[in-house]
Parts: sequence; structure tokens; C-alpha cells
Amino acid sequence: MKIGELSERSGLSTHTIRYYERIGLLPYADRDAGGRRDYDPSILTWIGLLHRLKATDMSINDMMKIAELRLQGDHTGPHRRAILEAHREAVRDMIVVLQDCLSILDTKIAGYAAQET
Amino acid sequence: MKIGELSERSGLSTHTIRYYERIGLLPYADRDAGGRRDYDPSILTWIGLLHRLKATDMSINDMMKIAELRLQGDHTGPHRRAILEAHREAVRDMIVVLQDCLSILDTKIAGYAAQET
DNA sequence: CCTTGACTTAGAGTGCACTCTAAGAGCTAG
DNA sequence: CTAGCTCTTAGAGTGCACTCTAAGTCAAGG
Repeated sequence: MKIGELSERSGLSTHTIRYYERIGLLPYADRDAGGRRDYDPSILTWIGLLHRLKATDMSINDMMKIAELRLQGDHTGPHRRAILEAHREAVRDMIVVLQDCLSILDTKIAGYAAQET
Repeated sequence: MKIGELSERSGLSTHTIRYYERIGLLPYADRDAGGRRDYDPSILTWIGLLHRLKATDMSINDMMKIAELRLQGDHTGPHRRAILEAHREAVRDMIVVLQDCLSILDTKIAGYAAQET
């Protein structure tokens, strides 16, 4: 798969893909005879995780930490797991905050509704 | 209340309070004899709402829209209500996304845990 | 009287995460 | 053949939301 196709299928722009490779968020891609990046579809799984981490507000720096450990091999599994577990707690906290805000929005909206009657 | 005290009680820096006033996110504060901002404690309620909206990822621009309507008077209530209702939907969506990510994190973590045994 | 610290303004600087441009080149499908 | 995608490096630009600086004013405490 060439960078253009990966861009379409991953939702990342080609610029962003090259940028991610440069900073180490994506592994250095194999090049074909013409020197062009040629991706294995399995990269999409990794990008999928990146999307999830991004959606849950993880910084690029923290994602890079995981990417780095991934490159270092399987023995870094426990370390990666620890990072993800910490992140999972952060996500749980986020959900609690959002739910709290949601109920305050409900109250606020109900207040406006009362004024309108 | 002077800006320093409001800063402490609201969690916003004095820089940020002045910035918010400049862009219209906080109403123009009354000044005392010495020309210094003098706040009524009721401003804390408004800042509280701003904090909630920020925590739920509302942009400053959108918050400014509400602030503007607020200044225009009570008759803008329905409009503000509509904005908050739309935002409430966005927050609900966010929670769904976060919960989805959470379960994927669980899976991922469980996978690492299995490898460690 | 004088220092200290809080305050004023306009505007410059910061950090994040992209996003794009330039310039010149090579491969490949139609 | 040629249009179109791709490559490289290096660096500039964008948008957001602050965050801070400079230069100056002013009231209160020692």
C-alpha cells in the first residue's frame, strides 16, 4: 500500500504520515524499488490505536513513548501495559468529569426552559 | 473582589482573566476609584460555567457566542438554550467515544496481561 | 519618604500538533 | 509520452489558548 492509499484508509494526510514517521510515531516504512513507502495493511491497526489514544487526549509525546517501547521489542510489554493502565484511569476520570458536566448542562437547560414558559 | 482574589478563587491566572475580559468572555468589570477591576462574587458562577464548557471541549469562540448573547439580555435565553442543547449532544457523543476507547484499552491491556503469564 | 506589590495597557512569545511550501527529481499507469 | 503520484530536506505558516513582558501608575505599610 502506497502512502496515498494509507492516507485514505487511515484518515491521516500524507503530510501527517510523513510527520509521524519523522517523529517516530509511525515505524520507518519499507521503501519499494523507487524509494517510495510501501505499507503492510497491519499498520492500520497501529494507526487505529493512535486514533484512540488521540481521541482520549493522550499527547503525542506520550504516544511516542509507547511507539518507542514497541520498537524495542516484546520484552517492553509490561512497561507499555503500565502506561496504558495509567491512561485508562485518566480516561475513566475524564468520563466522570464529562458526566458531571452533562448533568450541570441539564440543569442549566432546564432553567432556560422554565423561563420560557 | 480584586483581580488577585478572583484569580485565586476561580483558578484563572490574572493574565487569563484580563485576556478573557479583552475578548469578551468575561464582562467588562467595574473599576474602583483607583481604576482597578472590582468583581462581584456572582462572576464566579459564570466562570464556573466557562470551566465546565472548557472541560467539555467547547472552543473559546463558541463560549464567546454565549457570553455575547448573555450581555444582550434575557430575551436571548432561547438562543443560549439551543446552543447548550447542541453542546449537550456533543458531550453525550464524547462520552460514548470515550467509553468505546475504554473498552479497547481494556482489551489491549488484557492482551498484555495474557502475554505476561 | 520610600519601597513593595498589585494594578494598568498593548503587544510579543510559547507550546502543541499539525499543515503546507519549495525545489528538484524519479517511477508508473493509461 | 505525459500526467500524476511519489520522493527528499528544510523550514515556514496556522490556529488555538493562553502566558508573559515592558513600561508605567498608584495606594498602603514601615
